[in-house]
Amino acid sequence: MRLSTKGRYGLKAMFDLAQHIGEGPVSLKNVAERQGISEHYLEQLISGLRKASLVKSVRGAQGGYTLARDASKITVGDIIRVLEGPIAPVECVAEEDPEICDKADCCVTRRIWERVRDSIADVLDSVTLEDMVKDAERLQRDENFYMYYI
Amino acid sequence: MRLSTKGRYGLKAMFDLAQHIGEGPVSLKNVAERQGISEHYLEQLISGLRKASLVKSVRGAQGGYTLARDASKITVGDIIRVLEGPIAPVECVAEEDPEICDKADCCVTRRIWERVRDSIADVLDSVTLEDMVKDAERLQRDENFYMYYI
DNA sequence: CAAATCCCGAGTAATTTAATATGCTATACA
DNA sequence: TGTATAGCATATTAAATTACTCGGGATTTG
Repeated sequence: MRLSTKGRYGLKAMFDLAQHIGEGPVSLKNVAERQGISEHYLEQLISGLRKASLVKSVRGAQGGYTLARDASKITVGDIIRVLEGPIAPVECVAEEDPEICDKADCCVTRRIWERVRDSIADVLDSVTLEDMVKDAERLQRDENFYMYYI
Repeated sequence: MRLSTKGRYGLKAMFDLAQHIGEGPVSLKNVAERQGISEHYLEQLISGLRKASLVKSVRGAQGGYTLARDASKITVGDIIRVLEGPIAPVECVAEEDPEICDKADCCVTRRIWERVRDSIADVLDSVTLEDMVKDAERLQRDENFYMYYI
């Protein structure tokens, strides 16, 4: 039940882009450095995100990536589904094209996996990149507050 | 974000044992046949469940396995944790011994994985083997009802 | 033109998964 | 008492996945 680095790194990268909205395209080099990720590997991940129209790219020197739409319109679920595939603890309850198993109608365990799938999706779909940026800003403020009074 | 066959098979096996309470020990051969699982592989999985005191074994001819306690006292979460390890979409939010990452205090993505972890755990911990058996009985009744009236 | 940067496909080492294989020990029952 | 049954333990393995790396091309800016 682990997320691979694809999902983790990809979300970090998208969060990084969201934090630098309005500064023009952000190069992968910068994202990779700030987030501590291999640049080449990140290239592969962002390629998927571009094809899924979550980011836009600008080629050439001073090029880079920007979010393809407002940070409030991109959820963590959008990103994870691109990088990790449809949310599903087991094949037979995949969000798209679930693999039909012979006991689909009477399989009791299946109903549990459906509930797990839905609860994961609920969380991931309820958080936007904008939420994350605001969260980070608040954390930053709290930390400064804390440091000031100690 | 997929469960391995360990968790899936293991839950099926435990459910099978729960369905045959009161019939004496159930052999792995029977469980494996009914659930369509390799017997040898199942042996490995149930070994973990025995060490975790979720099942009791009876050796020798006519031996087999029984649940170590009442079906109402064994949750899906108990079983999955034994077979798949602590519930955690990423290492740094594992239920036990989370791997400390350097940005633990300010990592924004971490908070999301914590919420995912908790929502998965809530579902898995809320379902007992007894619930599953009752669920299966109800499904069986509904199916008979349906067949009778068509 | 040169440097920066995106873009694309191949290759690869390490790990995990899902078994299989072999051989033992314990017990019931004839 | 012997034999079939069934749990217990360890090793091996083929396939898949993961997490990269590498090399080279296409584009744009200065």
